[in-house]
Amino acid sequence: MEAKEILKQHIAKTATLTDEQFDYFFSHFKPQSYKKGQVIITEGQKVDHEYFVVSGCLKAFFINDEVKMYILQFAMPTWWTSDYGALYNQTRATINVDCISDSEVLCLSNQDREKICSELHQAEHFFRWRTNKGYLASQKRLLSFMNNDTRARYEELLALYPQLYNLVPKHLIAAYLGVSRETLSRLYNSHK
Amino acid sequence: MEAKEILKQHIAKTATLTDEQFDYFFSHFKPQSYKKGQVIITEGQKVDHEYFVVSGCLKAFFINDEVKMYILQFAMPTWWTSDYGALYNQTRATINVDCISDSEVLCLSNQDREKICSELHQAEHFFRWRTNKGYLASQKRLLSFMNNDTRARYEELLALYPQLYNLVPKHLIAAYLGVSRETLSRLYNSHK
DNA sequence: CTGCGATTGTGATCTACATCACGTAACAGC
DNA sequence: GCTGTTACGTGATGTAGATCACAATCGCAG
Repeated sequence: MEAKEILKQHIAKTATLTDEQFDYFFSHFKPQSYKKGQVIITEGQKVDHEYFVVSGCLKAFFINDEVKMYILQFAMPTWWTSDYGALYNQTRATINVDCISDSEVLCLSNQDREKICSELHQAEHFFRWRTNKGYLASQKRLLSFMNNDTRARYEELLALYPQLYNLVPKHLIAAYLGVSRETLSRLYNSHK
Repeated sequence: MEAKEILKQHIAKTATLTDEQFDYFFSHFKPQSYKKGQVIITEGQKVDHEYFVVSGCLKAFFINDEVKMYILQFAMPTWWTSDYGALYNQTRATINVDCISDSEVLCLSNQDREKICSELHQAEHFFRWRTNKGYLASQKRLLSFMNNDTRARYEELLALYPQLYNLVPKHLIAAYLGVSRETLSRLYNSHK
């Protein structure tokens, strides 16, 4: 299935657009291919776009002063990602986005999103729901962080994304869980 | 300043409504007063409304199996709160909301929100931005959780809400930071 | 004023996880 | 096919914060 159709079905779940409206909506997106390891957003740079993942897998991550990495999100197909703080507030990026595997994405500029949101009520509706879903996921993860220990969070993650275990190196999973790679290693080797 | 005016100025920051449109928008809200300690949302119950805080202070919190409390949000004036997961998905509440001090709120039902969002494009626009702000705040807190130690998070919290230190009991601040009240106590008594 | 629950401080132990250190295996580029 | 880089396992040790235990104080209801 091609990118346009994937996006169309994704949108259709929450918003009602005629074919013409969707074509117009879609005309604001720019398809793009990236290779494994390629960087899409770099800390300190301007951020102009958000990205809808068609295939592959991206990661959005933060690097702290001690050069430790924390992964905010693994962006799988039909997920959206960007440095939304920088994008919405027109400030420099504080987080990075790059490719875990070869990926195809659809890019949408901040300006175009606001334009289609004001032109198409249903587009605004879609983006409200998408953001809402992200908000709920973030809340849930925060709670999990406070409430569960590392092992429980590890099992939660694998239940949510079974593919991830084989797709991404373990130290990235550790960086998502917020533990050291050593602890993660001990954790799943003592599995029961 | 009365409730209506506070909401009006709050909305005006992100959406453009005529006076008539705002009057219509406002007509869906129901003012409500609560006493300190009163419960607004209880785990396991249905959730029909979200709440805009006019005065006072609410807290949204989760209780785990070991009866430990984790505070998701202190809701101060002009903040919104609810169990959004339960509200949007029409499921039973998993979190609780109650009053830290006497409070006045404006209630909006899930149904009415969706109604005015579909009737007024600008209302949809407002709620998209509000949710977006919440999403960004949640992301930021998640990062802070992974990156900073307790002391740094404590100082971050006090910088963000200086009033909180005197307004709420310390064990609630501990429950927000995700540490034991003992640790928090030692922390600020060894303050430098 | 009085008494009792809620709030807070502080010491003693225990534990999950970080950090450091080192070794092996897999893999990519030349 | 080599060779360096990245991924991964595992031991030893250190530490932040949990947990338990108890004492002191505050604040409100009667």
